[in-house]
Amino acid sequence: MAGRKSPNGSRSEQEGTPEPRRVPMREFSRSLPMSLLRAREAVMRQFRPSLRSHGLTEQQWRILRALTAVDTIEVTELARVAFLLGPSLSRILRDLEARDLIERRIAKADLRRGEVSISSKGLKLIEAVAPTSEAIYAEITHRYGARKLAELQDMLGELERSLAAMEVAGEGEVEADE
Amino acid sequence: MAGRKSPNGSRSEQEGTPEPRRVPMREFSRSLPMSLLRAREAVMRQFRPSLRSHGLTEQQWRILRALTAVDTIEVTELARVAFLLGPSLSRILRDLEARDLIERRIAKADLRRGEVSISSKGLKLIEAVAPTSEAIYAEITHRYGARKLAELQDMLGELERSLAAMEVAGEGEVEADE
DNA sequence: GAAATTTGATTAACATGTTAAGTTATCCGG
DNA sequence: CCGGATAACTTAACATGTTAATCAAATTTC
Repeated sequence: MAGRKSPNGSRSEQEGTPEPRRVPMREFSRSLPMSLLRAREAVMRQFRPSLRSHGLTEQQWRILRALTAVDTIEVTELARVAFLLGPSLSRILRDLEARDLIERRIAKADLRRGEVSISSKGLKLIEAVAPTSEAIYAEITHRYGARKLAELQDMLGELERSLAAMEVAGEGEVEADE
Repeated sequence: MAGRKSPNGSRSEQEGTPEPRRVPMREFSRSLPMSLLRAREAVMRQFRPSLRSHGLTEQQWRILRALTAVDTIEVTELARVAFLLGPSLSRILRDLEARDLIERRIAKADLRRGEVSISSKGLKLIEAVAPTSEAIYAEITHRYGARKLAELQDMLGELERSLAAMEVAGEGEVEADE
């Protein structure tokens, strides 16, 4: 009906029919990254409201959670366990410190390093949020099945390990020996 | 500077020993959200360099990929299939349009709706990136195992479905006793 | 032991995630 | 018709993801 519809001049398609382009790629919605993204979002959707009601984002929660497992921890190590990039962590720590949920000091032995620990206020917050989080986690486990959940985590872990080997293997794909 | 070290006044711990706090929660690094996050990151780490070398982010790629499967698509539907929130999509479409990778027009029947399609330039870009992406995907499949990969995706899909049921079920949990 | 390099952390700049508010266009009951 | 309610985006505002640059402190090298 309308004049020009088919913007792709190189295509021999006429207009009118919702013709899919022929780019031979995997069904998009079933790609592994999309599957993982959707699954994770489905999980986090359960937790976010509770965290938010306590004034915490997912990442802030991860950091505080990680801090409850140690006395003090260095920034780099914290980034590793909370799975955050340095810049993100820097910003969040600045905010958490301003809210008195954590405490920092500089390592005596190495003035470059920062040591972080949770404050008593932060600990109280964790203790306030934990029951709900645990309840949600229990509900998820129940709905999906504890057995299956454990299996899923095993498979995810193995996927990680499989890909870790690729990290460097593909580096020389262009150079061939550099 | 080096004066006080133990900031948590309520804790009876001395300093020196890396004593973990006692907050009875699941091992942090093995939580389902973390497992999914790490797995997805391990996967995307493989693709990002290639996408980046073509000037595309992961999300921009998702959008263009989704557009190759249709002639035109409405913004809301595109958000659904590319799994992006409206605001993110709005910004990205603005950018992609400015780069002439997509084309938009307003639906004649409903002036609120926008119809999006990929441009020939966008299509060429897809065709330039696709081979490398497919090769990476094939390598991942090979390393992890095609059988296992399919099984993993099935399990992720079932996890989604399990949690979809929770969405509304937990709504009234707060008003019951708060 | 001073210069060069490396390391730990932060800052900068840009893109996206997330929720809330705003805009314009449809729909709908009176 | 008309005005309120909805719907489809879009903007706004703030937080994080991501890469590059910066900066100070530690390590290595000559």
